[in-house]
Amino acid sequence: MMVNDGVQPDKYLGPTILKACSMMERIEAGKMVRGYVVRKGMEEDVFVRNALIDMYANYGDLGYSERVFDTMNERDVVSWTALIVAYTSHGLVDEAIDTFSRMESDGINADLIAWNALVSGFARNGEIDLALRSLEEMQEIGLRPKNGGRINYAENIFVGVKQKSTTIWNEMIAAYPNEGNAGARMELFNSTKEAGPKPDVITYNTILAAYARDGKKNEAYELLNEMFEVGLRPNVVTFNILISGYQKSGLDHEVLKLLQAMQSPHSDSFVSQLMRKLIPPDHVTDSVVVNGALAASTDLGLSRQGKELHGYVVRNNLEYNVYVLSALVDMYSECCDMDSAAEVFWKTENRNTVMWNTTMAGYINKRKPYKAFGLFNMMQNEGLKPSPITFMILMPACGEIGALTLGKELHGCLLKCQFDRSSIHIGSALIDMFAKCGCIWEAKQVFDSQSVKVVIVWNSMILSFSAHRMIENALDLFAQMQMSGGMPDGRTFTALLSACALSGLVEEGWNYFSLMEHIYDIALTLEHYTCMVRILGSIGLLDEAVDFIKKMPFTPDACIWDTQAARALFELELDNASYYILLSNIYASTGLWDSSKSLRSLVKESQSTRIKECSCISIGSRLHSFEGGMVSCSMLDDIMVMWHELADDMRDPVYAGASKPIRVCKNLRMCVDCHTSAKLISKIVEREIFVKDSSFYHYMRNELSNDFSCKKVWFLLFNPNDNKHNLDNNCELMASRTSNEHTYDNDRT
DNA sequence: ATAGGGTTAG
Repeated sequence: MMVNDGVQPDKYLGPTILKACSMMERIEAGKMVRGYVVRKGMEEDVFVRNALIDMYANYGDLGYSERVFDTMNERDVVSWTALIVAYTSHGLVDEAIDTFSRMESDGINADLIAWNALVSGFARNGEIDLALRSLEEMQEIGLRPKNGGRINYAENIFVGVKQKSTTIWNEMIAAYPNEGNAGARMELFNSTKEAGPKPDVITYNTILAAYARDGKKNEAYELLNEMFEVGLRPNVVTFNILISGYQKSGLDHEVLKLLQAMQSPHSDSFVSQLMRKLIPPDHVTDSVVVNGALAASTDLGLSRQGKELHGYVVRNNLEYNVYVLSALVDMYSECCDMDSAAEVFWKTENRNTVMWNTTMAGYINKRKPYKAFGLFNMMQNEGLKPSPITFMILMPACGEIGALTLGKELHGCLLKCQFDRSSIHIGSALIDMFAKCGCIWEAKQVFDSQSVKVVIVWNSMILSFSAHRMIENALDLFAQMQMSGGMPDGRTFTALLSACALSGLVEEGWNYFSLMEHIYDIALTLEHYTCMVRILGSIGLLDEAVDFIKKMPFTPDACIWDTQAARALFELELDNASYYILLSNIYASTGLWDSSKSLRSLVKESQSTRIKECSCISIGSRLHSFEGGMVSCSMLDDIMVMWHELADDMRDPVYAGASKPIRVCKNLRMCVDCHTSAKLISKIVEREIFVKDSSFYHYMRNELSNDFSCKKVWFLLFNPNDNKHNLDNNCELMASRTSNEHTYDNDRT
């Protein structure tokens, strides 16, 4: 037959055929091959021996397997594994364990296949405990198969188990991770049904959990029906699974529906019927329901609902659950009720770091950063350690208000904390913070110190250079990014294109635009198109800009068209104060005084502090904050006196006094008047003044200003006639004065 | 014990 002396086989042939024979259960053919191997003097070959062990084991002659193994001169890991398989396939678990440990003491390390043989051997013999323990041991020594390996092992075990009990079945279903595996769980459920085991409540709950977390509520309710049909009744866990799953997948309305059903069990909805069949809620339910419902009402901005839930918390003794309380603080601060949030916070006895974080984030979002920093100090005094998230909350706030001293302190604190695997966003937050505080080179230092530069780190640095009008540095950095193999994303190009717009770099702009489209295959967004329009506009190519706009696959917005678009933007971003001012100016400039006035009062009277204009001034480590229209301030009198003195001095240049720099941060653009005043003041008092406005950084150092003039032709796209304030300049501070979106600092002293 | 909980930032 196939054994023919005329052909010269290599050393792999024998074992390969042996293996094939054993698989084909052709022991007779196998014996013939063995005779051939002996004749060829290949009997001592390790490969051959290993195959022989396997062959004999498969056909019942375990003694032969052992003899082949024992008489080997050298054994490799495959030999040992073959013997382990031989034992486990004969139900000799103890011998398999013994062989495994002999192998290790022989100095041979078990590889994945060896472990696999042991684990599935255990499983096949019903030794599930041993199998699972071995799996754990594998994990401990760091043996972990790549992608989905764990499931493979579970499947291995599951297939090996001859009599599938409901428990094993449930375990196997649960072995598929919760998220995104509803299909896999369902498939296993269906394919194992016929094999004998009866599904129980746990089987159904496990699959329901996957459906709920994937937001597949129709499938979930269908399965719930099936559960009833086979005579099973959902329990309280079923309910908890649904609520928490829906919450996680963002089905807020479904969460609230379940909540209402729970509170009014007499309604006829499907969910209410379900509830009536459940046992009463337990402590987990309370927590799940309250947290889920709180998160839902926070998302939907339902403050009344939130207050009712607070009542529920009090009535049901949940005031000692720090998770629930944090969710309450979050809910109140999202609903603009920081007083209630603070009340909950201070009433809490065992505040943890997360609770402090939540409250600090609340103050920062409500533009009371100094309150947040106060809390940060108290938190440390109470001996609580900040978490990486603490820094993610406070760092951007430092940048926002230009609090450099605080930012540096935070940086030091961060280094002391030595988080081993802190958030990948921290590096970029640090860069942002330093840049926004005017320290571009410290930002660069942080950038350089990042051992692994993820795309957001590159983006932060490029954007920082661009905001400092260091366009060349920004574009250079991108070149470095390309050279080091970094992958840019859409934001990288937004940063680059807006840098080009600042310097009127049309050619470079087009280059980046096509690079993004054709090389990096990045989806073009309205933002990218807007940047291109600004680039074209920046050197007066208005016809080209209009052509470009017409070809865009987007509806043009305010950055592109003037008044019309301003309104569109205004509708999109209700919280952005700049748009209110811009729109108000546009109304005013076109004679629509009523519209302008009503919009202005909207800004002033708005309940939302977000659209108030505000400034923070930090001198040394002290921080003062001012809001537009503010009339009570402990230092206001002093400030006004100073202001009048300065106003005089500006006309009479006799200067005196100097010390630390003054840093001013505005949430609106700085206007020409403010800019000039600030510059003069800097001269008069001989102090460096740094102003950060909503878009740029301005350094006033005595006579030097590094604000680069920029040919702002594109303001023609807005309103060429108007270059003055249209709002009252009734603010207390120069820095708080309202600015006009289309006035520019095109001056260089 | 094989199924169910959690807050903060991005």
